[in-house]
Amino acid sequence: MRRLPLFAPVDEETFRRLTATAFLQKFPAGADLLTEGDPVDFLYILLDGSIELSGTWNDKETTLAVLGPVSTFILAAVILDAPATMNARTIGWSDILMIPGAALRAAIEEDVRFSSAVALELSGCYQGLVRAIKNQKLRGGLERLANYLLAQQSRQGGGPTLTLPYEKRFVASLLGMSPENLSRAFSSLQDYGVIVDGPQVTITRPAVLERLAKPDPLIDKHLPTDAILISKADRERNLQLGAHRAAPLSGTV
Amino acid sequence: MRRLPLFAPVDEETFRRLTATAFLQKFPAGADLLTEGDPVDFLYILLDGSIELSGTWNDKETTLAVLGPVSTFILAAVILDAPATMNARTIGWSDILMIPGAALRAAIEEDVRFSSAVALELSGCYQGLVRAIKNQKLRGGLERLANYLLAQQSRQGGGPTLTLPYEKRFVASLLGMSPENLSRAFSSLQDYGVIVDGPQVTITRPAVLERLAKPDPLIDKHLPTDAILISKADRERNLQLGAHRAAPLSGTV
DNA sequence: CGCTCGGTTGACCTAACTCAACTTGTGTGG
DNA sequence: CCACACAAGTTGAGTTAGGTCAACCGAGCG
Repeated sequence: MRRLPLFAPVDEETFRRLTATAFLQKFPAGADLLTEGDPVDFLYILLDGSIELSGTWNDKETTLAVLGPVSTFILAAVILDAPATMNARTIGWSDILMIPGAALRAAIEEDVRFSSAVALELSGCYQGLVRAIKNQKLRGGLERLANYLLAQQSRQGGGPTLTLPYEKRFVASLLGMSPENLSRAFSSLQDYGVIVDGPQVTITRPAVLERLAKPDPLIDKHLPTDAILISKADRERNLQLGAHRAAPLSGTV
Repeated sequence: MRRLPLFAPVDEETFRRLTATAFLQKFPAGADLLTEGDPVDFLYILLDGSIELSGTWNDKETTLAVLGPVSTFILAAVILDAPATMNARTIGWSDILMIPGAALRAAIEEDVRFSSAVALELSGCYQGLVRAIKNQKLRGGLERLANYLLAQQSRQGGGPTLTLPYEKRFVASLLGMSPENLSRAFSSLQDYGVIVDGPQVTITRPAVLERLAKPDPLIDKHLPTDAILISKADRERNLQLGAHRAAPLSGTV
């Protein structure tokens, strides 16, 4: 925990106060961590697993981001002590560190080192959102997918073949398209030397794919943690999550 | 300046240091304040006028936000000392306060009161972006316009008739649609009791319009400064801005 | 007087969503 | 061990929101 950039520079004293009330919890896949409009009592830090942030209005839902370890989320809402502006749900089993909001806000007002670390972290989140919006609005679906594949490739060591980190439907959500559309996009990419076999994707002609993708450092910035991307298409959601909702949240310190 | 929430709580000492190197400048309409990828040397604070933030990729441009007074912008980039992720251009004559980035970063590291004010400000910007994305992705053009009109109405005192603060094309950009589309949207709104006469818009049946708009506090939060919205449609931009580019920047202290 | 620019209107086009059918792989109960 | 059920993914056909292009109008201005 001390190794997180958010806490690394912090005073020993405030660190102790923050951790005193913090705890670690494991969540199963599909657990709803919070819902729009809820008061936000904790800052969440995703240590392992992945989580999806979404927004809803008028029975439609859209994915705002999919996070991987290590990421903080809803920092802004905690600082403002405002209701959550998004829903958070685990995608796979996730280890999450939870820090009470009151302690966090107190620490911000007392320790310069902490509050400037928070400012840096927030700035990073902000820039991530901006990148996500640009990715979403300036590129078409094919281009988004191409860039995503290139990003995954470099993150997984640069070899010609990569493994999709989630099920395809989550990738679709992440890229702002319907699963059907993702499927079609993949088959369109055959023309650019992309071969898909289940979750394995191999890029046979990187140069060609890159000419399509036109990656841009201002959009595809080397992601410090994991993809903080935008998107997903409007979709009616029938809230048939009963099974998941009821899933017991096995807690641990 | 002391009355800005960002500086109100700050130490007299750091306030002096910040203002020592700061200056105020007037810009004409259409002035490019900064361009994507530029190093960011100043924090900008818009005191009067309005400015448009946009992003580009592959010769397409999209409006990310339109700000009114009083708003800070590119705070995140200044804090990270990173290249700008968006373009900024004045829409009308604008008074802008500029604070050197180095001084600002120094102040953050030294004065808790300032760095926690920065954290609050950044959180607000972040939430604004999130709202903008939800507005953009979950609502259709008609709904966005309807909500925009209602928001303007309440900001202008609640009377049945309101005045559009910018030319319609900027409103279109702000709402993420082409000017043509905005025009059509306005005429569709006739069915909901909206009468348009140049920049004057009167809402004859608020209840009807509201049933269409379904305003939501999580999206249409009472904006502290001015609209921080998203959008604009992809558009080829032929960079025929010569006239504006060349416009002299009449500087003043 | 005629230019330009913002706005409007109409015809057309395209990306992306929806719905529905079909395939395949995986796990469960008989 | 097999049959069935279910979920993910794919494929195809139809729909739609929204953008593009082009023509047109009216106001301001040299």
